[in-house]
Amino acid sequence: MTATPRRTRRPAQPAPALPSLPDDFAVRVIAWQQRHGRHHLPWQNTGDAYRTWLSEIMLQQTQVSAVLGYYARFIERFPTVQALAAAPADDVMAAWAGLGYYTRARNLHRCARIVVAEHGGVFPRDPEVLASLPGIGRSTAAAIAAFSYGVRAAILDGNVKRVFARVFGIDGFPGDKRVEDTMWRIAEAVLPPADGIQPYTQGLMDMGATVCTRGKPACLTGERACPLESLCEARSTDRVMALPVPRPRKAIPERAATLVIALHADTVLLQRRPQRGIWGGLWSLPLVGDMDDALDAHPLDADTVRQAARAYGTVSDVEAAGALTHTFTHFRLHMHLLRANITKPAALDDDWRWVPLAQLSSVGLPAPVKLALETLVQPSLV
DNA sequence: AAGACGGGGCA
DNA sequence: TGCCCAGTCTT
Repeated sequence: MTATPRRTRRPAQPAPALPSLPDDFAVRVIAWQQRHGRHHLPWQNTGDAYRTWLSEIMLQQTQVSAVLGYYARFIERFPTVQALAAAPADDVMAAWAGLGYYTRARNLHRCARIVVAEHGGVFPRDPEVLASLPGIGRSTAAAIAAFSYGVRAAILDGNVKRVFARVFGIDGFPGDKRVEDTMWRIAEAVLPPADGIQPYTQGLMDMGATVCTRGKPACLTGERACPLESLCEARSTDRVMALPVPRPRKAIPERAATLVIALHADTVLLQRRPQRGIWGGLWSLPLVGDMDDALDAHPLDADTVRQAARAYGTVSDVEAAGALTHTFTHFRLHMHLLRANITKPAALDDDWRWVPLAQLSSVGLPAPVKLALETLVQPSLV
């Protein structure tokens, strides 16, 4: 037969090549687990898929220490999947209260009812079937199948992603589809034979939680506790703290504004901001025009500013005085400043004040306005 | 004060 | 399909 294999569909982009993988990855994890892993968590080695499932759902967004008490109360209140399925939803929600992510509790209850109604009260052992149940995704399905039934299936939770990113030197945010796909392929490729799947899976989780931690990985604190250190790409290239690559910061909205430094003798003109909105009620340098989403609308030209400044008094000259950018929690403001020298101040209402430069520190100025005044008007104050 | 976290729901 | 969200805890 010489026919070339038919291909109905080609991947949009070729799958990236996997890094070369050590053949003893799983062996090291299992050996470490047996000596240093966690062996006495109440849901371990119960031989009860219900307990495994319950613990995995609780552990999805929650640390072991927080789960312990809830798990114990749940098992006492709902000892079997039948008991949970038969319970009123309110009872389940009440038992979950305080754990957070309450859709987990609703899905838990739905899942229990499906297992009882459609699977005879027995959790399926096929990870794909498990993953079709509410609240169980690919990683949780693998954990349940491995721990409950010894099924050879790969997990990929946040801890595992961190270990993989470091050991295999994977660049890119692990939440990115392509990066995650690569990690899934690695997870499948480094799996041990089925008889080691339980200590291996537990070991990966435990290493991520206790050795290869985000902030203080053992390899950098001088403990020689990590069994993967000698083959760790991040360790050998000194990128441990740089991996995994953090979620890309979503762009902060940016706005621009033109502010006037109106000077008369040794005083500067301030305007009280409206009570609502940015810098509400604080004194600010006067804005000409609005804060603007169109960044290139600023700075306004000198003639426009000169026109506006006529309200402040007789304008002798206007000149560019620099620019500053200030980042708030929710947006970034590009401030363009122009200096206007005023010879004869006009009468203004109480929302305006001519403030002696020497007294600026006693006025409630927004930090970026204060900075602008200090750096652009009186550098000596800085 | 901001980020981490697995799965579900929606554009 | 890919992106955003949730609720609490950690850093």
